[in-house]
Order: sequence, then C-alpha cells, then structure tokens
Amino acid sequence: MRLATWNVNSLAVRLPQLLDWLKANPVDAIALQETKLTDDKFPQAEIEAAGYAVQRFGQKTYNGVALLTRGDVAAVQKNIPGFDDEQARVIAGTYVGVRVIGAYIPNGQSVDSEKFGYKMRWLEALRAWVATELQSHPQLVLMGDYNIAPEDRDVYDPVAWAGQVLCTPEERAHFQGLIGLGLVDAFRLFEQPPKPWSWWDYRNLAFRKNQGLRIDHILVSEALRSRVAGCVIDKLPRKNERPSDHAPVVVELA
DNA sequence: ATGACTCCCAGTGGGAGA
Repeated sequence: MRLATWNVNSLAVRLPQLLDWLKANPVDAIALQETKLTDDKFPQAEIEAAGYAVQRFGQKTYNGVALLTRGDVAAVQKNIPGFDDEQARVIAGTYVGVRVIGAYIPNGQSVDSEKFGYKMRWLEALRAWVATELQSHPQLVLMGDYNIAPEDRDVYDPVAWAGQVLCTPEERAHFQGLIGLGLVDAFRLFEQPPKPWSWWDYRNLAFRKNQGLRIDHILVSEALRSRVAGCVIDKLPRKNERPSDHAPVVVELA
C-alpha cells in the first residue's frame, strides 16, 4: 500500500498535474493541502473518474484539505475535535485498517505574529488529539504539510534560517512531541539523497539552485513501523510549468 | 537588497504563503 501527501497550492490550478501524477503514481491514498476550494467547487467528478473516493474539507481562498482513497473510508473527521478552528486544516479517515490523518499545519508567518501563537496552540491540540487517536487506532499515519523543518539537515541554509519561523526551537519541540507519542518520521528510516527538500520558494530561482526545506512529512505509528518499505520525495512535479511550491511525499507500506 | 514568485479576491492593489 502506498500513501502520499501533497500541498498542491490551489487544486483549481493544479488539478491536471494531480491527475497526471496519480496516473504515474497510482497510490492507494493521498492527502492534499491548500486546495483553496469550497466543497461545492471541488472537482469531485474528475477525481472520481480517476478512481478515487473523495473526502474534502475546504473553505474559500485559503487552506482546504482533502483525502483521496482507492476505496471507502470510515469515521471521517474534519479538523481537530474540541479545538475551535475557523480554518479547514485536517481531514482524517480510516482506510483498510489504517487511521490516516491529513494535516495542513499553520505556517505561523513570523515568530512575533499572532499567527505564531495560533500555530503553537494548534500543534498542542493536534498532539493531544493524536494521542487519543492512537489509543483507538494503533495503526496510524499522520501526514501533510507540517510547516516545520525538524532538524538543521532539513534546511538548505540552517544559519540563515536559525530562529526563523519553520525552524524555531519551539516548532521543533512540537515536532518532537509528536515523535514522543510513538510516531516515526518514515523518511528518515531510509538513506536519502543529499538536500532532500520538499518545498522551494517560488522566488530567487530557489528550485534551480536547490535551496529548499523539508517541511512535508509522513509520520507512522510504532505498530506500522515494521511495514514501512520506503519513503521518497518526488521532485518531478516541481519541474512542471506552473508547479506547486511543494513536492509530494510517498510512503510504501508492505 | 525594505526585492524577487504565485495564488486568491479583487478590481488598475494587497494579503498570504514559507
């Protein structure tokens, strides 16, 4: 079974690229972030025609997430229970025995902004919720755009980024808090190519210069760890015309 | 280099992303 996550930065713009990618990479499930579409505008028919069941949770202009699966999902959950949130950032469902949580963690904008506090509260609520989810679903995958580079080796210029949003000790501590629940970063279970970024700024020829960050992650629970057969970032879609600034991440479960 | 790009909603500019 293969699972993927991709921040598409507008599904309206990226739909043809998503369909092309799914044709070349027929994953069993994919979590999407930044669809930027209300549910009534979601391209349901096109995605169903590609062979996927659709769970979507959108809003106007910003955010918006979706979970596409080859078969039915149960117990669909939108956003974090008990955490009052006007922004559509989480879609979860149980798929062939695996609790799959797709998340678009807040960006935080800058450390001294109101949005950074929201990010911290959001991450704390996520950790508490995932802890309870693990009790009822030992087989769990938490994947999405974390907006956190967990370590310096996930940053092209760790000196320049030190203390900046996405790289602060506070954000990294939250990432480690999720690891502390018994989750493991599937990507780091394997030897990886150098500079394995999942996001490159649109500006400054960042992709051409390979100046990026690894902020999109797939965390798997302890019960699934022995099944993880591979995890890669697919840079190819970043070479498309009008690409998303993020690349998909794929995990293979035996 | 107080920038750079892309998307959205707007409406001949500005917020947000990361």
